Amino acid sequence: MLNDESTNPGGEQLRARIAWFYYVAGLTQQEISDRLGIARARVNKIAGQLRADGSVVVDIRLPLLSCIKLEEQLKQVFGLKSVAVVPSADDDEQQRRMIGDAAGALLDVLIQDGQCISVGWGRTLSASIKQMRTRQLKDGSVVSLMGGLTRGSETNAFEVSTELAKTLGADCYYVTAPIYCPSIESREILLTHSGVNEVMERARRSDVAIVSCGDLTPRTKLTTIYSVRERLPELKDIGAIGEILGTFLDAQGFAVDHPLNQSVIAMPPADLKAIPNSILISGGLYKAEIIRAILSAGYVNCLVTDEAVAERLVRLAGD
Amino acid sequence: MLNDESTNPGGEQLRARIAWFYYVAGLTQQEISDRLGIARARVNKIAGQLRADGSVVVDIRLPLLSCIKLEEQLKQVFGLKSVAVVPSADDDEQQRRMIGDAAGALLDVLIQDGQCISVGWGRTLSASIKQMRTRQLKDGSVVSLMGGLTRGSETNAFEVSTELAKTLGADCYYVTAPIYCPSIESREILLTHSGVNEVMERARRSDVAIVSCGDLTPRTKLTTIYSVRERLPELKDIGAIGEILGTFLDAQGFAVDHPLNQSVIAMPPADLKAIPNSILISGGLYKAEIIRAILSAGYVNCLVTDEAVAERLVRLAGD
DNA sequence: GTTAATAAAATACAAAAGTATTAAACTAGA
DNA sequence: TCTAGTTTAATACTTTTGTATTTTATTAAC
Repeated sequence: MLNDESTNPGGEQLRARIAWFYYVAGLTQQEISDRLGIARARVNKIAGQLRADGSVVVDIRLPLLSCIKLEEQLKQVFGLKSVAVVPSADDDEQQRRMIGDAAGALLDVLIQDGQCISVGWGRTLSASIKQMRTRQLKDGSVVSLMGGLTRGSETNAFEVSTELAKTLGADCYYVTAPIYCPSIESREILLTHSGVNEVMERARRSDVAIVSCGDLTPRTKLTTIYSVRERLPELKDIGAIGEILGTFLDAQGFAVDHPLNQSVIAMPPADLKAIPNSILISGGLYKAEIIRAILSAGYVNCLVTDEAVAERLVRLAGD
Repeated sequence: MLNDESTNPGGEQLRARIAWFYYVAGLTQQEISDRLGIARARVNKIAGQLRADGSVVVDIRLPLLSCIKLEEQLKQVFGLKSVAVVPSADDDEQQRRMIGDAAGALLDVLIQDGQCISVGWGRTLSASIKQMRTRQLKDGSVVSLMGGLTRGSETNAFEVSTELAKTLGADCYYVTAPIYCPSIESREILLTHSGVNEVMERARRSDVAIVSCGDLTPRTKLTTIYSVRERLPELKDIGAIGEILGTFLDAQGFAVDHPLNQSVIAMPPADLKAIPNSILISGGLYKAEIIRAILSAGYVNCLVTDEAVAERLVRLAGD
């Protein structure tokens, strides 16, 4: 019936129509496929994608008292400006979706016209950015906080920065370098050339920094890089418990003395302290340690995490 | 596990947790019932309610080109300030859900601190208000535009105003009278007494008016009232095609000369013209006629409707 | 024009959601 | 303490959803 205009243009109009019918009107997938004259399997696939890619966003308008309480406690204990706590899930991807949902909402209000937003990378940040509302930031810019992976993926530095810039309608500056250099010397060469230093300087002057962190288990993306994985035992030996911006930290939040930390191409964590709004977005109980280290060191002033982590952070704070 | 605190308090915390797990994390209802230690059927029921009562709101972030085009055309043709067009559905309830979704979003940005919001009633308005975000309006007030039904229902004047006032965190003023008086004389008595006049005067000075409209078929709530239903033939005979604020209009948008129009307790449609923002929220092709009449008369300056109606309005405008 | 590659439709089936019914637990009032 | 009324759990069953497989169009390159 409405096929000429609705099903064809780029598939985008079809997606929009399915979004309305399925998520707002509540039609069954069968009804939608009948009306639009396409296979039900296709409706099913698209309906799934819409949620995953952030085209359909859900907003929970019921406060969870236990989470609100933890938010207040964390603000107090670590002197944070803003904290969001979401329920815990035992599956990592589910957890990322919930944290991303809350982080997206937080960033929506935090980011203003004329600001420069610096951003790390990882699956959690990728999920958060997908939940943000698209807008046209006046004089906004996005700048990468760290080098990327050679091998492309959705969660790579370039993709995450690009996605964020697109969402905000802002220009994007990339750290065109690998996250770890093969040697300390090659790092020097890269920094002095190729404009990497200029971009890092720009990141240092950003208004909002969005970062995640990793522990030393294979659950963290960074540890899947070969050059990191093979040195995990060394790192653990000298007291490292995780990383932020590719820099490995000990339990007090200090960078450990290790070649990897000397060869990393990223803003040093300590420089985050100079940025007005620095948000750590990270959840999962196995990351509680490194999150605690980062908060103790005062690298960030905003936090988005899950209930179980928040509980442990509050409990350990008594020590 | 988390039962003490999460399942008990008023059921509200349980609802919040289900909302997160089901709509954000994407757990199955079985997984949620296991984790929370309650029956799956209960999770199923609550998950359904959450959508229906506006605790979980979905936001479609894909523009429908055909609808945007119609919005622009309608603005032009009828000189409207703001128009929202959503896809059409053949089921009335689905249609109301979609229109309510769009209307809620429009009202969210339109309503400001310090404003007085006047509101009619009906199923469409009820659905719209449920989609609005709850907030604490500074010095805001809500006032009813018309009398209610004796028999209570979710879509009655008192319920709709109350709900809106609660959502906005505002005071509420009711028109404590039936929508139609048994006689013209009793109307006079009611108006001069019982503060109804004062409330109507307040409505006249409101900043935003939210209204719906009805046609003369049984699909419209108003026509199910006995006193209206039995006089439908008369109304049709003298050219009435529908109503706004309980006042029956002809195709040009003028109030018809009929006892019902003399006994109605509501603000006259013409007074809407003096209100800075007046929003007509109504969809369904069978209402196209009356919507057209209202727009032609210039009673409102904002419109939320569906695609099929919008198309017809634009097409008929050529005549 | 033929062919490989891709996308969509058709089909079938297992998992999950929705719904009704009955049994059990709980609550408020006598 | 009992009883009527209400809420929740347990169960069974139907519809809808998610997914894999095969077949049929469509497209692009040769």
